[in-house]
Amino acid sequence: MTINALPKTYDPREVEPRWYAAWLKAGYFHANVDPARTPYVIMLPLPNITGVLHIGSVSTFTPQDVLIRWRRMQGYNALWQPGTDHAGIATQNVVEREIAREGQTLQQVGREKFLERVWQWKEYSGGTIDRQLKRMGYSCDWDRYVFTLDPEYYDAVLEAFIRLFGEGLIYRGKRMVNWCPRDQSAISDLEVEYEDIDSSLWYVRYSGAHGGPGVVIATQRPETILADVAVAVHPDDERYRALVGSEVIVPLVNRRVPVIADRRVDPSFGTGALKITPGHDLLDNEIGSDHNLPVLVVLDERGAMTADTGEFAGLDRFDARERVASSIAALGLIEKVEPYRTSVGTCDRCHAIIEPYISDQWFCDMTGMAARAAEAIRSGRVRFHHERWARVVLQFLDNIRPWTISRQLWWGHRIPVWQCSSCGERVAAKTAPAQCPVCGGTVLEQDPDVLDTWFSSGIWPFATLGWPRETPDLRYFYPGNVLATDKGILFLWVARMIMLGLHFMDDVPFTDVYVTPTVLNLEGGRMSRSLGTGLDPLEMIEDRGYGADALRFALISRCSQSQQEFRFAEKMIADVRNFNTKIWNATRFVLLNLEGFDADGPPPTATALSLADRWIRSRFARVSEAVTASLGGFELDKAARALYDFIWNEYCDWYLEMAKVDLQGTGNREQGTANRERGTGNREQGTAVDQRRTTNDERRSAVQRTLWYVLSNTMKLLHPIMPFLTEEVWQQLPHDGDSIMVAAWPTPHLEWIDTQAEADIEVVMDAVRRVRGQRVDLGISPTQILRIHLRQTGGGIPNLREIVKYTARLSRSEALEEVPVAGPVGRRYVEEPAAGFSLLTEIEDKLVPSARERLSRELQEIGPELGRLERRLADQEFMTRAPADVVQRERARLVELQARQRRLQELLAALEVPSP
RNA sequence: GGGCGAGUAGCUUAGCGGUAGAGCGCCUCGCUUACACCGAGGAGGUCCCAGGUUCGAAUCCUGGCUCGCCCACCA
Repeated sequence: MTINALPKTYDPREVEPRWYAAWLKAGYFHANVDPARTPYVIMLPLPNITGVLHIGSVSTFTPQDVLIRWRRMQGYNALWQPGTDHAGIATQNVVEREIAREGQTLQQVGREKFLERVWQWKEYSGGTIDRQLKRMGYSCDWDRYVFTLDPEYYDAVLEAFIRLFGEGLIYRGKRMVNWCPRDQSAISDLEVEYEDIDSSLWYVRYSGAHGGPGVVIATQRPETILADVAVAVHPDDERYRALVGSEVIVPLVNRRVPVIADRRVDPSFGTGALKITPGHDLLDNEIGSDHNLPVLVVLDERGAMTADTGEFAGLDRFDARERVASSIAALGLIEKVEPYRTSVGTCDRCHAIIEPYISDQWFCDMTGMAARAAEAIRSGRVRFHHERWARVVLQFLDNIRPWTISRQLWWGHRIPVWQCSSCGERVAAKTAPAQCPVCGGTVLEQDPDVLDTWFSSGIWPFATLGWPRETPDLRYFYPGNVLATDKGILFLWVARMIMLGLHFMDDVPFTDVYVTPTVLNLEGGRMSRSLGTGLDPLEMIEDRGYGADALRFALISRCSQSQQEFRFAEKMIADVRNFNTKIWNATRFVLLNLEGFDADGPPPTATALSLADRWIRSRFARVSEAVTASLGGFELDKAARALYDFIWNEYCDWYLEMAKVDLQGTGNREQGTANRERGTGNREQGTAVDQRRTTNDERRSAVQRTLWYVLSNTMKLLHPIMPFLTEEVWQQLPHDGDSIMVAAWPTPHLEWIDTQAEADIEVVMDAVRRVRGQRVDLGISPTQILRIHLRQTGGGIPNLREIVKYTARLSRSEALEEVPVAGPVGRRYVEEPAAGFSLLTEIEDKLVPSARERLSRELQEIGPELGRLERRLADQEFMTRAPADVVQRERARLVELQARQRRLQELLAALEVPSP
């Protein structure tokens, strides 16, 4: 092969866009119907067109790309469906603000012109999020890109509405809904976010209509007093029993209202008397309706006092609150005012305080669909990861309420209902009916409202595939496999997709819901762009130069399912950047040593493989199995950690170093000690007995093949998490095929697992660490070659030669002949034990004191552990109740430590003797 | 008011019934021909608290404490 010298440094900013373009060009992201292959489908949680890529979205999207890329390599026909959401309120707000800056109002601009403006805005800035998704390396099928207001998708939304309307599940009604006075639209229950605020509780006296003290009520909302129609008390409340049935006077308006009894009143709150305002409070509305009380309204759609409120007319609700309170105070009817902390509902889009408001809206009855969805979850047809989320969603489904689906906006799917201006009949149809089916009238007006954005995204899993048409795509790709998302939209989106999927497709839209943890900053707070506590993905990738791979890996390695959130900071991305550099340099090393290597040559014979080769192959077999299993179990963080440890600690720190030893031993010119040992083999080559001896070339080639194979296949395992670096590395190495993206996922070679080699290398690592530690303790320069002797302490160790060879090289020492018991006379030694043998380092006289120190310290450290073991093994309870293998292990450990203790004492004693 | 999750080394965390692990940070060495975005060695932990179960608990149970999130029509 040709050896390409790699650049010394890896620059993701150059590499990443280059490979993304190549993949796009090759069409690897695109999935076509192919009955011969099994589909694997993930729906990208559609970002808003108003959006820019946020760390939160990156943390839920990246796991999806990992899964998609992994399955694609496994041979699945992988489809990751992308698209964007028109985001009704959010988008309308953006353009509305723009228009306001120009000094115009919505009404002045008009519906048609306004929508034109929004489309213009969308064309101008809507592509940002897509470019950013591409920069992250996401392998979405861009050819299938869908926008929720695309004509076909629009049609599907209308179809869904019309069918539900036809089934009687969508209906219109005048109800109390959550009203956002700023957006001037209804919103659903799920779009209300509760916030704690500091408020006051006013105690107001309502005098008796026929004299008498009347009753004192407590309220947070004095401005609604003007709409009061009753005062309610609990029927069992002794304090008010006499008052029930009498009338009291509402202050300011001097309206006589009844005192009623109702069980829903909490006698322990405030004074136990509740003012009833059916026009402005949900509970009051229910109580009022049960008691046949009238509904009075004093606040309009903007949250301002209505025209008939006299001196208060036109005041904003919060100003009115103060003004009404002071007017009542002037009458001497305020008993007291208490500070009060309470929670208020706010709009999840604009955070204005929600007003309970009675208006005409469209609702969707979800009870039947929710029951089906709950059944699908309970029966395991939809599984949640972590499973605890299933309970959370079930609780929502089991307590489902009607869904307010109409919005008083212009930007969105206009409700396909037409009302006859003569008879008032409402007809659902995609286009204006020619005449009214009831009265034949020809003037029909379309409903002015649009649908909740979440209504359109609820049909995403099948509407993107061509529904309502019976397309091949729909038949082949539905149902999908995984839906990955943050817990924040479990109800708003996930539950609704399950409900609507079952309803329209008679099947669940996906089988697995993967709930990713939320990213927090180091203080444990939300990452928020506006608060400046966020982390901008693009800034990390480009400006800071870490690259998308580093960001991806950093997020994946922390997205453990055991937690609902995790803390994240730039430093963590920098650490992964270092990991990338490590891989890059390892690749450079491998390439430098691949000269003369033929990737198409025959696999190495068992005897050609060195101990280190067998070890790393064994470790690779384990890691590939572990990574595959982790990905299958949605434990992506475990896969990332396993690869990090394997690459850095095992492949780089140990295997590459040992490969240097093996390569040197097989070099053409020089032959190291290891080779001299083998030299006897060469001499015997001529004899018939030794046909299985391998040549230097064979052994060299085996090392090269191992270096190449393990690196190349580790890159495949890592590719789903870090697509760019792995592609770049893979392309530099000898390879089959055009891209690692479409390379076959490594099947674990379980037959490579070699417990003997693993045990042997453990011995090497332990011995090397001991000698290195000794060097530091004794103050011996790292460059000085130590002379160590070998003392066998156990039975014959099969691979002793190789073990010692690696140990000597990695600890920068020279392994000399075996010594009996305590070594030659006249020399001083520090001894480090290994399994079955020990290493004696020759030291000069001046090092004796520090040698004694090291040995005594170890002797001391052994003490407590020895005591613990002795006590334990003397404990009758432990000996009789603990399982045999535990007892066995403890006993072996005791024997080992006792031997070491004796030996340390001997060595210390020997060091007492002055040298001759 | 319910429910869920978390509290392990300075920081971020793994482990979740048998001798407390990692990365970063810190200290001491070191440019040994892949890598100083590195290598070697090291210090650093009443595993939130109190009970209990067990031969044995960071790990299981009970009760606290502290944080975070979700749900809920207490004016």
